[in-house]
Amino acid sequence: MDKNKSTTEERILEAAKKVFHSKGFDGARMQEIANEAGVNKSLVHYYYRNKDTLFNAVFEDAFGRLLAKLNEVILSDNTFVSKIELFLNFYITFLSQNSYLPLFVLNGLYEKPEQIKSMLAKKKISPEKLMDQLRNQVREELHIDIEPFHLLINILSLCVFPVLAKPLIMTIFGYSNDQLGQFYQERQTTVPEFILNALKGYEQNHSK
Amino acid sequence: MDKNKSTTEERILEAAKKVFHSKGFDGARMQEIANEAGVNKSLVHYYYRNKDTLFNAVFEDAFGRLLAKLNEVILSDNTFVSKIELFLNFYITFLSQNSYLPLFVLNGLYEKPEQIKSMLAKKKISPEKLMDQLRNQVREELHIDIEPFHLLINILSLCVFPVLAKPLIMTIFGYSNDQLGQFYQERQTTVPEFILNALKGYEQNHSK
DNA sequence: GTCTATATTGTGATAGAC
DNA sequence: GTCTATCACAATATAGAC
Repeated sequence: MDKNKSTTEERILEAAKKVFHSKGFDGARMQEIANEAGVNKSLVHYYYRNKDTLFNAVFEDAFGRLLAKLNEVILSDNTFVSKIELFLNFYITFLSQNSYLPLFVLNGLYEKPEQIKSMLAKKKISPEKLMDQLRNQVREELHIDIEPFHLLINILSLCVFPVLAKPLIMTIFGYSNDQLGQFYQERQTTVPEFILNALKGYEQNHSK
Repeated sequence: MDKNKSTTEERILEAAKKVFHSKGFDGARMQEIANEAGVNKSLVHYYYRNKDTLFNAVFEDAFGRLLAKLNEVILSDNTFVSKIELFLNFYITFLSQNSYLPLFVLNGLYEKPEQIKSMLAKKKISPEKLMDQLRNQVREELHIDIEPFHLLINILSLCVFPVLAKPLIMTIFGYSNDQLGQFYQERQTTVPEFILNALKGYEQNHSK
């Protein structure tokens, strides 16, 4: 499909993304990837020596995107609340399209924890720097001294989990696609408010 | 292993849990399950006709446990904060042991969304009832009128995601097993506080 | 109920012509 | 670079003896 667009190597990688994202490493078939790319199966081996190599390329692309976005947003010069909104917006719009991606990455992190370190180095991302930035910003804007790690995990939880749990939400609560979209839309305002209120309450309890 | 304890059928199911939980449906091998149970491979087929049937039994067990716990906690007669603490405690202690379980269930929900409805019926769980209970309790204890669905998802997010993201936390932030344990321990107090503060702030913004 | 043997199909990977 | 043909093995599943 789209045999003319871009190089063969690129088309194979795109096809591999599609298949690996939805089926995982064990569920994916080299034949299916070849079909999806519209090329012969041997060509997949020609460009990417074996299944492992191809999978690693796909995983690095996916994990790299998410890492880069997190890094970019936190290090930008927006306000604290704007950053949460930006991150939410990214997750809700981008990942609603690529809805298999977060679960794919999570699975990959369990299977290939070694790759995490090398990705951080390759993308020049420093977790410590992110935490410092978060701590300083909360101190300056909200005048609160917090442990940034819990806050970061809380933000990630509130942004990522509802996307991960999409099938749960749809089935248990009987949501249609439209209702789910509206729910995600509502979260664009409720989540920043939720986090900000939690922080302000923290201030009142600990500041005296 | 433990060839004497319990029936053969039970030992096969236990072995299947162990293998499916960590490797998923596609990654699991019937041979490995047989080895783990200490029985001949044919016996696995004798008791559970095929791989699908065996997987469904394992998935229903896992998903059923999580659903039952959520239902039990929310419908209990504890205070709102106690319920959050109970749920956190369950996730942190139980799932730190069975650390593959939440991701296993999440994957299963993507692959077999049909099973969700039948599990709810079988366990006699009503999502609507849970929501009503949550709404009423927050109104009575905190005097706040909220949309319970967002709150429920927020609670689930803050409890479940940090367990799911275990490898991410350990690798990115270089946590040891001990440090991770301490982090989870801290969340037993920080998360209920976080949620309560968020709700109180909501009250101040919307109650006038 | 439990075992051995085997049928059957699927799958990653390579050799070699063009 | 791209194709055909094929190897080598792995995996689910079943038949049938005991």
